Amino acid sequence: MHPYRTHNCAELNKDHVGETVKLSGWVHRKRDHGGVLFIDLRDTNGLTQCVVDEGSDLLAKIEKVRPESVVTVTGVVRIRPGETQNANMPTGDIELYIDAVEVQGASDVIPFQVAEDDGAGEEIRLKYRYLDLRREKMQKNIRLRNDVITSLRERMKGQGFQEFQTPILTASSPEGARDFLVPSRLNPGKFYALPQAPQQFKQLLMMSGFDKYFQIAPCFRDEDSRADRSPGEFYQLDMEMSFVTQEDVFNVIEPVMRGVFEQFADFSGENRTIPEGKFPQIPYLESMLKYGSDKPDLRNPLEIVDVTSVFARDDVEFKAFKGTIEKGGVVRAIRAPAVADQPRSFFDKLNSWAQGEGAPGLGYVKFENGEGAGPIAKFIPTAAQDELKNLCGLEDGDAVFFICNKELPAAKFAGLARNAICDALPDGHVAEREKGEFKFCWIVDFPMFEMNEETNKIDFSHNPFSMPQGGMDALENQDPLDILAWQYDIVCNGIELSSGAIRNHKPEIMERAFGMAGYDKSVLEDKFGGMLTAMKFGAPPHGGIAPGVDRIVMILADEPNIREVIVFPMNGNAEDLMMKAPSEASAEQLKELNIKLDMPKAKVKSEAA
RNA sequence: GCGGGCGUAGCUCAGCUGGUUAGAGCGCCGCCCUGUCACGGCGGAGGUCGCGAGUUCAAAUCUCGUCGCUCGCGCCA
Repeated sequence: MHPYRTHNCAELNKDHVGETVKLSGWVHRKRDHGGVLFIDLRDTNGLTQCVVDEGSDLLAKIEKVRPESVVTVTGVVRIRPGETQNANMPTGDIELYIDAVEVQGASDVIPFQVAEDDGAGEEIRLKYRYLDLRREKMQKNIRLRNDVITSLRERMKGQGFQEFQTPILTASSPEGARDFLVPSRLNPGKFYALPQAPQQFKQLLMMSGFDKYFQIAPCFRDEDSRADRSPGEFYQLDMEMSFVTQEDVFNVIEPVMRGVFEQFADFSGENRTIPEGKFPQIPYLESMLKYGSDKPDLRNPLEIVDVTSVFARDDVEFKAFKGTIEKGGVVRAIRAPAVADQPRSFFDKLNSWAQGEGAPGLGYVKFENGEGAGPIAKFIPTAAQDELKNLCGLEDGDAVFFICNKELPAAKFAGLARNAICDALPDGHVAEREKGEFKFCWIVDFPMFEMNEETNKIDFSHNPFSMPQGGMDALENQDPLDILAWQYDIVCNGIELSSGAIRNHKPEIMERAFGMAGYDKSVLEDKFGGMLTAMKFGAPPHGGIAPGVDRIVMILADEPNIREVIVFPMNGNAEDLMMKAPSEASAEQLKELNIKLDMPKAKVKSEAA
């Protein structure tokens, strides 16, 4: 017989009754009745109840084994007595009567419970991550991650893509984030950068003639964390393809995303769906206007409308808005259907929410019996109210909220208000955020350049390697701020999964674009010389995208925090307290690397923990 | 870097406007229990109330500082 097991903890059933078997696993729960003792033995597959009673001299020994110890038990499978079978357990018809037990790894008293969710906080869960990972929920989440990655790979390979690994020790890439640097021992004073993305490598692969590339690629960015952004490192489904238009990239990625989301749609317990048909494509400017964001949550049915013209009318005397309009500001409106009968507190709460966000308030008009009502209705005469109704599609019983500011802050704040209003609606309301849906969209037509407010100069608004729409002709003949790029984002339920682009594969257009953004040719040569040279030896038109794997898994698992789907995540300060990373380097290591530390005195963290 | 929230037993938390032996549930330890499956019953141990200073006759409670965790802003296209 095998030294550890003949079966796993999920596979024994009535068919095995009478067989002598061996199981290994963790002591999940112990139920000690004095004369009879039950152990639920757990491995990654499931649970099996094991029993010992007074008829055995093992009883005293097993009583002393603490939960989470690893044991090997040998015994005969027997049917559970009639009433005691457990229909909730896959192995609930049978039990193993223990004839022999070996403790493979005893457990100390555990710092938090594994067999149940005792609400233990993140700090302690991460410190003892291996215990946390034994818990059912984490086992499921991490297995989901495996399944999603497998699914993504198969779907990409099914479309003819090949997976290649690109370097981890490399040079700075143009993603715009802070780099992680690694000192080079063989090249004193020089540093590698960890890739923020395999951007240049995948483009070089296209220039190398490999048509369709993908990779589950680790990416490194030294930026602060968020709930949906793990510090330091994350994974992308990085892909690139040659001889393609933007539409071709969409046609590859949409079935991958739809496929993987449909495959795991019921993971969280509710059966979620994706609307039929192609993902909607929303131009960037339209998205900023209608949703106040370039990553709109389309489950929220509320939309934003520009109503500057109403408040600019001579017969409207709302001075607070008029002053802002005269300075070039805009007024944005959000129609909230069927809320006129909401209590005063509904509007007051939204108003104080707005004030909490730093706005003067959230003005509104509600329409009942054909008449406008509310604090600012009196400033808007009937004719102007009619224009407002037309613009916003207002009906009796609706209310409309107003945001007035300069264009960009007005758009962004309207976007926040759009969500705040939706969330404030009572359950079951017609405009409630849809549940059980994955609503995807593409945001397209990003501007190529933007005005840097601080320097008042033109800068790239996104990836400088994107192809401008209209190519060289556009760069030469259009107002730079009007030039659009073949640049796109994919968004699901208000979460940005990825950006992508059709790349600029023509060196002369690249030089021109960088020149317009104020970069001298020498900068381009210096930072991206390798790729620029490669472009001069026959570069195919190409483009790609790189959806975030962690975020996909997070949405599918319905977790609010990305650390719940990462095996060994760092904490918010980019520390791994279990591995004690980062840690100080020894004097020998530093000397070998020709590095001397120059620490700011006040900021040295004390070693006492 | 900035702002909000939190910090009390191994874990999760209660402790109102300051008041004398700081509580609960789970866990842990001991005893009892032959059919449980979140087993049950009885008993027990366990706390410099994050740390430091201040106010006060008196501080878990109020004030200031500091450290840690977390969420958000900046940043990350």
